[in-house]
Amino acid sequence: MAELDAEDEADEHDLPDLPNADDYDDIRLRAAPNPNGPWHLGHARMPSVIGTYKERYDGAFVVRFDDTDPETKRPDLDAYDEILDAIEYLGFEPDEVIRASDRLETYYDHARELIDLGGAYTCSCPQGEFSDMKNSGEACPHRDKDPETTREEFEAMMDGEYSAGEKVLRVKTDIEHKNPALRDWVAFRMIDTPHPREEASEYRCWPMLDFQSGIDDHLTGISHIIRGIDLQDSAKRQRFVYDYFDWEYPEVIHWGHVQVDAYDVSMSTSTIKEQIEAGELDGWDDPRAPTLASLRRRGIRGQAIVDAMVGLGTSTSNVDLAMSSIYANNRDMIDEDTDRAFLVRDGERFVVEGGPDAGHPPVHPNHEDRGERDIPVDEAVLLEPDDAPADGERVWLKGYGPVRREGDALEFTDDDIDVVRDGDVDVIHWVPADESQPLRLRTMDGDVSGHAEPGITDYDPDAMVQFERIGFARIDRHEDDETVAYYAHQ
RNA sequence: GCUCCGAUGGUGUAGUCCGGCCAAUCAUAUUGCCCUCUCACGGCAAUGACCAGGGUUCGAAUCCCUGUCGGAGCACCA
Repeated sequence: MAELDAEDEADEHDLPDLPNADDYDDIRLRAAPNPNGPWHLGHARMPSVIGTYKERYDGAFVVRFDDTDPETKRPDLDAYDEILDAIEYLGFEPDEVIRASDRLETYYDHARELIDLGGAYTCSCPQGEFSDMKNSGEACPHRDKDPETTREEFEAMMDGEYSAGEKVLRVKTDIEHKNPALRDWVAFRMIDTPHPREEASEYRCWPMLDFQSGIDDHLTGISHIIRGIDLQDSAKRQRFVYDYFDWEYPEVIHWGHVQVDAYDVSMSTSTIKEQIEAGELDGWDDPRAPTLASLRRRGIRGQAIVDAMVGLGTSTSNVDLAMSSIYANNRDMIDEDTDRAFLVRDGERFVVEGGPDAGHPPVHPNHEDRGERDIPVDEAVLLEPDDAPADGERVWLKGYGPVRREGDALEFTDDDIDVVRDGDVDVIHWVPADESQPLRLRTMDGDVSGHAEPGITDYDPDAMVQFERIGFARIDRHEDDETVAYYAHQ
């Protein structure tokens, strides 16, 4: 029975089981973002995966803002909430939200304890000199100072009595460790720039990621850490601290980098920020930006992203995410519910002679019960240049009927729909020339101008429509002179 | 230079721990056909992969070795 259940479980989930999950009473996972800007698409992977695990193991989802560098990776005060919004957009609700910059005293307490255990020493070696000694396996002269001296100097660090670069606290690991990356790493350093959060603005002695994160993971009861391969050595470094404190290190999963196709722009917070400042992008939700805010505005459901991210699994090799998989997920979720509409780009005007005064295409081809649209045809229509028939040729205006081009006019013919079924006549979309609604479609490749059928103004902002033969789009707003929509995907 | 890690079709993934059920799963992509008053949805079909070479074995995607390629760390960034 248990075996059967286990097999069913495995079939239902794309992600592998968490390692040694049975050894933990509570499965607790954390996302530890640096709030230095809104999230791009790649950031969605962590909440997608740990949120999925949380649901599967009935665990906890902790968001911990690792905002311990007020200078080089200076936090953006808006980003804290923007990141929480992004997580909500993806469909998850964190069980706990904490900020490292609120917890300095906790890190200090543990540093004191570590010093007393003989596991750390203050060091004033210039960076380069220490690096040289370390790389040749030599201890620096500060390594053997007694804990009392270190305590005094660390207290002075905490009191802000040193400037940046003058003093650090190092964890005493193994100066001859075969992996140079693990030798006596820095736990605390001085930063002159005040933290942007008022609550933390007085602190000058800041922990490095490996110390802060290691302490917090233990204190918050994290059972499984998921992080990138760039942090492969972190666990090894932190284990030295865990050993001093006699703590058990959580399970760790390392995954590779994600690259996303379909974007020309860089998937980097700082690069996007620069492009916005330079005016190359309108903002974080510019349709050309590879950000979650952008996808959201384009009408991509968070779940479509989550499913794609979960599908990537957690392997240590680098992976390429195909946007088409997000689009396929999204299309699958919205197609049945999304009304159809006509949009003609770069419309070419043709007078219509002899036909009825309106066209009535269905609201949704698979659901007759949803009714049909009513699109007036006064005297002329707009067609996309590529669709316009050659002189003498016929085309079927969808929901209206067959016409034959005669010069600049389209003459209604009495052809039966069989001419379409036989493949002789193409079905195309159209809009009335004079009563249509100007519409700007914002796409990844720039804005496209066109005219939509008049009924488009009935849709509230945030509604999705499928512009037939063009693709799905989200109605963003109706302005005085035009409607603005964001293109999602085909 | 030192230390780690990885390699299944265009993309992602299953299988690798415990070798045979794998002439390799599923999804996506592309192409073709069917359906259709959309180039959507749906249906059908096709395309396409175990990095290379040795070894162990009756048998290797799976175990071992070497090589190749790729990634990461050796920061007072996260």
